[in-house]
Amino acid sequence: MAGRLEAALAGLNDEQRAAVLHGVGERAAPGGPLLVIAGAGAGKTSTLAHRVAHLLAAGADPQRILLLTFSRRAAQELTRRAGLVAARVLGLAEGSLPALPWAGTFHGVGARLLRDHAAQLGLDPDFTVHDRGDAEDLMGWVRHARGLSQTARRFPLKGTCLAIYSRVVNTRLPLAEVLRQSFPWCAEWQEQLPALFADYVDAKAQQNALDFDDLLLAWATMMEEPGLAAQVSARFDHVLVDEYQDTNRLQDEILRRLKPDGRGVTAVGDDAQAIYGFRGATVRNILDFPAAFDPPARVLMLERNYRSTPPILDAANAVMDHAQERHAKRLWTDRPGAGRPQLVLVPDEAHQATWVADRVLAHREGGLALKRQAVLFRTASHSAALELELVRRNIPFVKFGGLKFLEAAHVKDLLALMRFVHNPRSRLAGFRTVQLIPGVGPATAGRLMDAMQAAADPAAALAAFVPPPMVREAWQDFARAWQALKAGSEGWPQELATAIDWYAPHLERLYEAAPLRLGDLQQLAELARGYASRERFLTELTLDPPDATSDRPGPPLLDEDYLILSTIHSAKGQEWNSVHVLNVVDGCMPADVAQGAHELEEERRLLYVAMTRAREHLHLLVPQRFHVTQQSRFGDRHLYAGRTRFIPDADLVHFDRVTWPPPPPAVPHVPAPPEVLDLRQRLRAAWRTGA
DNA sequence: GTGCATAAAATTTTT
DNA sequence: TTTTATGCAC
Repeated sequence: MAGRLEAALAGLNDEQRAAVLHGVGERAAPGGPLLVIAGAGAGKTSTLAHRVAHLLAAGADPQRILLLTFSRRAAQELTRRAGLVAARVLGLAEGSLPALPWAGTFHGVGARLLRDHAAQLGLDPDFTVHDRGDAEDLMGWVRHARGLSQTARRFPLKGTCLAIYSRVVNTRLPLAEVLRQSFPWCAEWQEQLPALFADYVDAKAQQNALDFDDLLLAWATMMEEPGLAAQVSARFDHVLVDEYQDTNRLQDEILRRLKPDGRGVTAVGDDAQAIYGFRGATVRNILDFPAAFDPPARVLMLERNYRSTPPILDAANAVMDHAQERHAKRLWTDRPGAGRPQLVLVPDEAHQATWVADRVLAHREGGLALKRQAVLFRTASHSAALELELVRRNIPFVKFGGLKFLEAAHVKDLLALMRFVHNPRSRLAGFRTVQLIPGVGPATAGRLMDAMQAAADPAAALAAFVPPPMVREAWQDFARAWQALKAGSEGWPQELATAIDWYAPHLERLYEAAPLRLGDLQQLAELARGYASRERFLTELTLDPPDATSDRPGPPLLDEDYLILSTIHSAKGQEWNSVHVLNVVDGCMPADVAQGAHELEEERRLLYVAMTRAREHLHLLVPQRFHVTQQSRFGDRHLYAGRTRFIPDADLVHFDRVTWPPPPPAVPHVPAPPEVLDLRQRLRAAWRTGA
């Protein structure tokens, strides 16, 4: 086996190899803490995968390896690659890849641990997880119940309230500090907010629901209790955390309490790629990691880049050279490749779309599959013009990030019905569902939910409910459908069709573009086939919502070629041969909403992340007239913005500058021919009638 | 009590 | 442009 291990490690450089081999003792006994600072494209995923494989090969129990990643997608990729290496090292067939049951996001793992230990925590293990939409609705509910929707001066909206609450939880800062730092326009409500949040917490408890933040908060709280903490800690020998720069205080606390002495802990990240500050993540976690343990963690730096050509790396490094605070490191590469990245000046977004589509097709003519090209942007809505152009030219694409699929009203309606059936005490779901019936408003819905909450048998309470006479017929339709779904005789996922049958007429009555929306529901039904049961569907859809849309209906056609469109945030950890970055202008990168010093630094890192996704071709687009789209401001303004401030004049040497369309050649002056018509006289004559 | 019309306000990125 | 609160007619 030693030979096979050597073979597997042969492709790694010294630092990577050191990271793989660090502190793996006899029978994979865990060693001291390790921090790997891995620059963009430095083979981070590969190193992590090899380390996991090495642990497995050394005899570590896969059940006792906790692998915390940033997204489900990252967990799957890492598991897959670790499995491949491990199979090679262990000399196993590919079919018998060791599974890693504890690979997932902090939130996903938290949910599992909380269900496992629910009894000890006084939780019902069937708790439902509220996604952001649900959480906002519940916040809106308690906000209204407190009379805060009728204050003389307008109280912050439910979404803002939730954002404040979430930030307090995730950063573990006092409310006053959070308001001062991040929500200065809400500072006047500092008195009222704590009571609102207390109500919100109570409401969640009553409905046996946890929101995203609770998954972390409850986990961290569980780890404050020594007995429980010992039990949870004892489950794992090795804890590996990816993208550590994007963890927040709460996640850091969880990790520390899981392994106070740091034994068996590996953290991997890159402070230069920290882009989740808005979610409470703090770079301090990674900067302070080594000194948090005694003895301090070993630090390894992966600075050799295997991804990008030297000119691309030079340009990206130049952007980061202006950063305020960072681990000193500079990426280098000995990859061949010469072309400098392009800085493309176009008049407006329409030309930007045309140019990108042209280039994408040109690259494909040159043999570069669409899948190996990506278009990145700061905000999901920024790709709208390009999407139109791509559809017009029949270029297939898949878009990642900014997906509002689960937030669309009609999807929420249908999911509310399913959730209401599954958990009749969910006031949130029931309240929404029954108000779909014409003639049923908040009062009737409230009366029903009160009755069901009080009843021993909620289903019977629903059957016995007497609606206002006006709505009897529609009510009976609803009750029939509800009972049929509750009985579950059709099984999963067929029952979703029943739900859609009941809902479709309401959809047509309530919304425009009904066929389009109905199409979404069919897509949801298609998605549902991938889940084993209604319960799994509802839970996992919340924790792992679909993250991509394609331009054509139906599930993404995986064997077909398509262009990748992605927000920069969703592009994290990925790479493409050719990358276009849209709207590299001030007001967009940095976004005009990002004003504070910290925010500006994060925007800079965002541009860095975007640029370092490129292997060979990088194009930054600078439209001179930039249309401000809906989300950020009301109205239909556009602004004339310059190139991003992150690329000052001095750094232009790193780019090829292109202006498109090329400025028209100067028109030579042609001397005017002699006068053939007395225009003024003719125009005057028109008014000179007989008189 | 419900539902529609009107007016005012609204901050990007995601688990 | 979209969401949210309020006023008014059934």
